[in-house]
Amino acid sequence: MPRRSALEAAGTRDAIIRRAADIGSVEGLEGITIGRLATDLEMSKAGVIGHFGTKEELQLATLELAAELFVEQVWKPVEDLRPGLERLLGICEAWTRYADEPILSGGCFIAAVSFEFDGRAGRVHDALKQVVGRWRKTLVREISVAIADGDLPADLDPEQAAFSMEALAAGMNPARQLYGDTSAAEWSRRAMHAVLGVSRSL
Amino acid sequence: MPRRSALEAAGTRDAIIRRAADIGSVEGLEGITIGRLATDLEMSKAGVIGHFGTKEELQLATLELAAELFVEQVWKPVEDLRPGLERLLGICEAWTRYADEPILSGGCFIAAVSFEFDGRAGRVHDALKQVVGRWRKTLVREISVAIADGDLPADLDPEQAAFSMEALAAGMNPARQLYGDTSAAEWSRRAMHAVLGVSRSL
DNA sequence: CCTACCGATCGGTAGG
DNA sequence: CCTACCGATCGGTAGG
Repeated sequence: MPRRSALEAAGTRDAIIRRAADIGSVEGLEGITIGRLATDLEMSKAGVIGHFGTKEELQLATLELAAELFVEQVWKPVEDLRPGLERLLGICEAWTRYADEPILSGGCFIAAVSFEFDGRAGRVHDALKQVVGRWRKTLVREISVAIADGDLPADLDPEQAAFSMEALAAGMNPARQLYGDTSAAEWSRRAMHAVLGVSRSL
Repeated sequence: MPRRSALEAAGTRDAIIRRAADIGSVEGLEGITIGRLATDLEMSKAGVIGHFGTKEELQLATLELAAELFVEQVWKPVEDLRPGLERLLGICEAWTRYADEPILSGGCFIAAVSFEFDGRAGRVHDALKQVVGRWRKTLVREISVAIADGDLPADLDPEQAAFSMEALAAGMNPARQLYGDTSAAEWSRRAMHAVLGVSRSL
């Protein structure tokens, strides 16, 4: 079995899910169709679906890629910052930048799919719940550290603050793309800062 | 032309868009199919689409119904309250109640569809933009009144505060349905209160 | 409102 | 990775 063909196959699979992520960020995970991917990538439908078996597996693989992109863009830039408030402020920066200069056509894939699949049952719903649950747990941990450090008020509820930050970040999607609010990222960043008790940072 | 048949037709049309709104709140406006509506309502597909002509018209009619439900549930309960802060606090109450005790299976239809259609082009996108734009304008106006009354700080940006409230309200959808957060409404209400400078109301 | 039908596209398979 | 094909469903129309 020649090495090159396996490499090429991995490359093709990667190309498929990257294209799927881009489509999904605009049209949703249900908006992805095998036929469209085949046309876009100049392949046969069988060649596309052969890498995954079923459309659901393709959706799960696409979600996985989107989660990796999110971690790379929002989490990786702050991992060297000190845990607690300093890292949280870095997250605000990275998160709003990620939403304001999107790498996928439809903005934040995770936000779009969260609203698409929240009310459905199935494996995609469950995988999404895990992905976002992990991220929220991270936020809660950092907020708790900041409270323990005395950098945030002791009566702040970490779960509630994490909810607020997440909602304010997700809100950038429709603000930018539906109403065309060019200030969405700044609004979101300031609102997140307010949650963290940082009143006027600019 | 007998009166009854026109009334019945109106009733049928209404039944179709009510069912469509319920499906749409879960599966999105693209998740609505004429065949499924026909099955659910025990009609023929031709009988369903005959009331609208095209699927896009059906989607627009469904959006219109959802907008009416929103106004009825969130705006009407507060219209007798004094403009400004008092009315804004009433909106927080009505909005979180509307999201926490949803009349449609998938929670807030407007929030779901905002995230579904934000990145698309077309008449549904445009109609949605109008609906939500009208609501945001209302919020901005009430916030401005509260500032003029001296009930909110003069340096508060009404646009930004409206964005925050909207994002925090929309965030209840995935919080409730994806993670199963039963406290989502309370988190959202408290966060909205914080935006309005009301720190501890319970 | 119905039956009967249209072409297009859906996800997916067989066989190579 | 391909061609060739499957049954099901899509939105929609004709005619009544």
